[in-house]
Amino acid sequence: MTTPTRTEIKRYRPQDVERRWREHWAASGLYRTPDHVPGRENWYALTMFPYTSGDLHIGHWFAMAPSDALARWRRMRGHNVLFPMGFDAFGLPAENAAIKGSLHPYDWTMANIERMRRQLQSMGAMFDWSREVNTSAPEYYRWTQWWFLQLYRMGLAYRAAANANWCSSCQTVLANEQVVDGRCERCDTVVVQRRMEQWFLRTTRYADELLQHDELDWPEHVKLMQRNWIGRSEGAEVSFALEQPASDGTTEIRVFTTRPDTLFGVTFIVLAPEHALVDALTTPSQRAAVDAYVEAAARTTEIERQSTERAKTGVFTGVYCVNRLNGARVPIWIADYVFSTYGTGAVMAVPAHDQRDFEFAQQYGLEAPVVIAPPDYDGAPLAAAYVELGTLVASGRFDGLPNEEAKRAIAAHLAEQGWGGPSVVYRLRDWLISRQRYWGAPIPIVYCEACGIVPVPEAELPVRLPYDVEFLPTGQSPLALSEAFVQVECPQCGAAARRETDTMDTFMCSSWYFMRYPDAQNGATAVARPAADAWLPVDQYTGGAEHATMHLLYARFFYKAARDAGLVPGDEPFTRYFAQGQILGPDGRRMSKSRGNVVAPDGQVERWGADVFRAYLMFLGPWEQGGPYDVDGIVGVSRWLHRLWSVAVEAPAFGTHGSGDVDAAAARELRAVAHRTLARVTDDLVRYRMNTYIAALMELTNALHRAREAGPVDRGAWDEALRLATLMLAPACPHLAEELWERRGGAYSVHEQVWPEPDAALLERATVELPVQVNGRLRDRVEVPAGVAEVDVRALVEARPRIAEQLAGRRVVRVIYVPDRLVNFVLGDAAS
RNA sequence: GCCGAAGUGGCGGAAUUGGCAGACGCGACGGUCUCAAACACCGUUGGGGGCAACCCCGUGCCGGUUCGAGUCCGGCCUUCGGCACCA
Repeated sequence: MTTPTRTEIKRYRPQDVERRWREHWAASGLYRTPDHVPGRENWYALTMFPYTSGDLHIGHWFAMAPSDALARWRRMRGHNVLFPMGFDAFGLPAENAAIKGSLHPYDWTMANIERMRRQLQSMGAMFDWSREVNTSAPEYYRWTQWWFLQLYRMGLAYRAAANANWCSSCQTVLANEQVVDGRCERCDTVVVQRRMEQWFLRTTRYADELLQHDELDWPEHVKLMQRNWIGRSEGAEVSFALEQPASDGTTEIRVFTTRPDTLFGVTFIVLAPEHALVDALTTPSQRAAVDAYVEAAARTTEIERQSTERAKTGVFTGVYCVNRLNGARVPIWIADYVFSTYGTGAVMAVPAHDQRDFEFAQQYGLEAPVVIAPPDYDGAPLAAAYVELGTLVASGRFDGLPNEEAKRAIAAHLAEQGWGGPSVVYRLRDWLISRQRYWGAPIPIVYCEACGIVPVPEAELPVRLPYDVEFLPTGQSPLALSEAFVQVECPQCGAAARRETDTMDTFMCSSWYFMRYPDAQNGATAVARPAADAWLPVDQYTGGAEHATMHLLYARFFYKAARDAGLVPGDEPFTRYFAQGQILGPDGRRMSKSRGNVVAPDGQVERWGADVFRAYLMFLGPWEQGGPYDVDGIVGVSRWLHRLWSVAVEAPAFGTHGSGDVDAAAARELRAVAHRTLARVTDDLVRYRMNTYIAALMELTNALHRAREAGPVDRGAWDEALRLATLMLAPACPHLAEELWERRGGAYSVHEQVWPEPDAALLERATVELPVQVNGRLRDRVEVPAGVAEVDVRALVEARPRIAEQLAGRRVVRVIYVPDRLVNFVLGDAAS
């Protein structure tokens, strides 16, 4: 195929322009980002890397193209901008594809990466491909394993037996964050609980710090989601003395409550069926009932268990404890409305002041004494729990205290007596990272009969994934079936030992990838401190808010651990974060193959060109909002760029200075339009308003077009306006801007030019069109000098026939004059 | 149930601090070029009334504040998102 030389191109042919410049950019290394450039500050712009599922989705374009525009704009503003790209390449889909037949996960993934890299390159983004990462490459996962070992050493990784969320379809356990409404986030299968030995990361250690968002320039709703997810509750821990020690010697039950003020209203204690003491407490006469209940609870799915509609059930253990505050004898029950994983797994029940306890008490005929008096309380039994504010009654020495005050007073009293005290608990659970699957980074641990849990020495990393394994969904990792993988010498004593066969959750890989880009090629460490100091933390992160309580939380946890290990600067990984919306199918529903509403980016690029497609995605609407992809609308953007091409390439008739055929005012106005656009656009980019950025450029193009059609144009003004238009276009449509820049004699590359400053003098308007209102209704418009005084405006306006007619015979009560904005005559009744 | 965000033409959307509602674009309608067409070009386009100049109505609903409300306040309705037997 022959490429036409550029003088032959009369018409805008995006495909030719784009191919030519992509090749040129690559050849000239325009997007290579050194760690330091004298005189330029570093700026780390990052958009979430894609999962290697096979094809670049339109959603990827929607996320990445505007991010690229912003990165380019930062570059023009004088920063040395790092804008890297890579692949999130481990994970279940690769393995599921292998199980279905055909390809090995490695081959499947590598083929996808090849395809997606090509698709990404068609975007014309300023990615520095020399820093590409692939999380499934040994050169990368070696360091994921290394991170695991650092966390282990810091006491942030531990192994424990626990009830884990098991997806029978994916044949693996899932983290809490990956269970949505009791179902597997990935395949919608109902999750069941399985008790297993698993590896956890101690995210809860940083719970309080993770709640600290004050320094972060993030969307409020994302911060809120994280706050809700972490779920900090303040209250008190209270110890209840067992009447008789349990069979294991335990003498107390500890509960967590947010309502220590209701402690005098406790009429029973409830343990979760899974509570460690249940077995040791239960009396022989209640044993059969309790065992049956515990067993039934174990069979209940989380969905059933968490349903609030279900009637409350429970069983008495046969045992009592004592409320130390008032000596009351309190029966201990078990019930599945109490969760073993929250607080102490036991609650003190106050039926009068907690709706759940109230329902339970009604069910089993338990007392509900009122200890916080509702207003005008007559002593009659309550119809529902009273949970509002009130004053304490029947609470001994605390009677008469407002209940909020009583919370503190009783908690303090408990602490004094050694019966408990103030306490804080979190909804957040530690992060379960074990996966019983093949396509992930092996957990670098060896189990030795003699030495126990032994970390693999760093020098022996990576623990490589063997290629030849059986992909049978057996419920244990395929690695367990590979004797060659499992059998190993203990690194400590040399005896025969076994490797851990589970792999890590892929969110491990993505929790630190942004730390790798600064030092992507380093074979000696994950990220060297100088590289980390050069780039971290990320200045601008963009990506979907669906990651609010997963990736974005995990990455923050990781970064804090990295900080504590002295590896990275600062406390937070992402200084600024912007959450773009989700792009939907033309029918307004989520794009999916099964719905048949998928719009392939490749097709759009082929038909319209990458620049048109990029600009259209930005133009669609507010970036944070997303919305349906309207296949027909893109033609408007295409028309715009063709028109801009025409305006830039086909010069107008130029007038000569002083000959009178060029109007000085028109020349000034053309320049002013360009500078006003520049001011608007700069503000739009600061505020991520990509849609109005594009709209402003369209308006400028229309103004240029009108000026050209209107007759002779001042050459200086024309050139200046067009120069600004090209520079402003560069972030959004990098190929076309480069082409127009070159055609108009600009030095390579437009992307290395400085973003211009608007000329303040041109932003001032000599005259303004002032709306004239009478009683708040628009009646006229009048052209006045900017900033003109009120008296002059009045004189001018009152002389206008339309206004004079309105004012005739009526009294002007007031005149509101907002300079350059509006004038409003407020009339009273008819004047005499 | 609790928390959060959003409701503007046929459609996507725009509108500093309260100050010309509907920028920009799609679609539609009319026209030009063309044998024909559009990924071309020009024009019209919130609704209603009027020959016209113009007038009235209009930003989810009801009320309020104000000279003036898409924007502020109170009360609802709808949609979307998060959390939810979390003590």
